[in-house]
Amino acid sequence: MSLKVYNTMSREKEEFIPRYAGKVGMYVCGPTVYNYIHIGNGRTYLSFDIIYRYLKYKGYAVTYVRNLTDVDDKIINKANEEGVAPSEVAERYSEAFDEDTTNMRLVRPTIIPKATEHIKEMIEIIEGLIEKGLAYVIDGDVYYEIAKFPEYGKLAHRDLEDMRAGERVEIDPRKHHPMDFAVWKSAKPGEPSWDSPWGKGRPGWHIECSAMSLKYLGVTFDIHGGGRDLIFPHHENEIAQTEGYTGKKFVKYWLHGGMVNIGDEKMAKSLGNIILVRDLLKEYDRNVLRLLALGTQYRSPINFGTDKLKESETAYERLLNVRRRIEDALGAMTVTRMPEKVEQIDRLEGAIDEAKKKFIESMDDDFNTAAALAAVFELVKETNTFIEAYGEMSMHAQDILKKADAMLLELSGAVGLNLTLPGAEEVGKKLPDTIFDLAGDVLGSTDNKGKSELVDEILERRNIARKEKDFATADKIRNGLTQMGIEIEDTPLGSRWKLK
RNA sequence: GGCGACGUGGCCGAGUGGCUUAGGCAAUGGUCUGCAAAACCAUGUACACCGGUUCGACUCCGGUCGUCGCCUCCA
Repeated sequence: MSLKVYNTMSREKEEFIPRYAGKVGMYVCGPTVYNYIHIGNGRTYLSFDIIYRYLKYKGYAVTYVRNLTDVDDKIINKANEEGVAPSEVAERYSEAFDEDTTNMRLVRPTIIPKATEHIKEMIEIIEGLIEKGLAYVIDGDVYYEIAKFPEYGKLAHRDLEDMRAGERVEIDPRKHHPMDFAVWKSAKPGEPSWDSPWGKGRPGWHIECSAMSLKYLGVTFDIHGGGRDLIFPHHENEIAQTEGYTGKKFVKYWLHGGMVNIGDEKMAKSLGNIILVRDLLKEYDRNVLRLLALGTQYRSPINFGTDKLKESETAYERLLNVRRRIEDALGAMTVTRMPEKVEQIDRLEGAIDEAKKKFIESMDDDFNTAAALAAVFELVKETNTFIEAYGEMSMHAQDILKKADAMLLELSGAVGLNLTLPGAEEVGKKLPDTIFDLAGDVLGSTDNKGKSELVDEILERRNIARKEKDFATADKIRNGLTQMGIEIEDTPLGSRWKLK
């Protein structure tokens, strides 16, 4: 079982062979902290979170670096708009980024380096580039001379002649070639700046990733990732800088994630259709978001929409439901003196192995999460069927069911889905206070009981009414609970409830 | 203009030269239920169009049409 990844450089799926056996160095371009992240950003980080988790699941020791770009034109512009210091803007949105990614349940990278803390390293590289004749200085600016790097364009697969340089941006006539890019920018008054051999200034956008990846992951590390739109010019320029400086291959595998569209339009400020991660998380569970992302292979674009969220929400419910049913079945009394249903047991055991096999095969194929998810759902179905067909269970049957449950948790966990059922306390917090009124009506008193507990007791009262065929009372109670968003589920084993 | 991606059943979305019932959502039917709801189960013969290769193509090749992305703001 070997992992294959699609390498943007070769445009092919390649067998993944890390530089050092068992260890992976992975660098993902982080955000420029000038605003809250939107779901496009979110998807990219989510994709690499999934990749990271799966690599760990495969047993690799992964060093995961994701930087923060905390000095940049956009940050300066924002600071000027608000009349505050750029560092204040950077700090505010760095914190916000941290909150958002935590709320998305993203694993914290091993290292989160900041650009402003690596100026020295960047200057060192720039000096090296100048020495080698790969960069030139003009009035305190330093430009990379792409004509001196014959392989320029190899990642994006373009020839210099094919590109219409300057078509969308005015060309600086001082540059040797229109496509030459800044590695160091001289500071204008009031801008954040650092001392350098070329006067006060700040780094160009691309140089930070060269400097920080080199520092923390070394020459020729394994995986470099980011959104598709970073292929050119950002990653192309990183290659020119780093390989020009070290004379060695920069990265083994280039991985790029697909974009998020809103409906079928591009998400863009000019279209006013930007959706922020933090806004979305107010309405939808983070697992729902993750499930939505898992439904599409990471390189493909996603046309985002409310309908998709709703679908994912339902699908996520299905996953939680099977765990509820397992929990109930395991909680029920075991029956020892009954013949085992050999056929059912064999079938579920087979399904457990099959699910894991298919899951790994799919993920090994360039992280095909959609297919991997299908494997999980197949196990869900088999588990449900088992529970339905088996009825009362022997110890042995329960053991098999525990295995199925463990596998569901293992596989979903490998891609960061959390199928933990909320505990009574947690649910209680979400219940409205009107539950006390209903409890007062139905039970007579509320004592000092927790909200969750009260719901249990109310439901018990309803079941007594049902047994006595007092359906008027039973329905009244049901209506009361429904109004609070509590969904009742009557099963042969008893009544359950959950908060919608 | 250059480079690239894609066009799968109602929607989303995997996949393969001839056994995948992929999977999810929706829909329909059923089981369960006092009635419901929920839950669970069952059901879909789809691969843009035109040629070609082949014993056989949705899957390979060529062409046509269409959609989309990138070409120094961009995850």
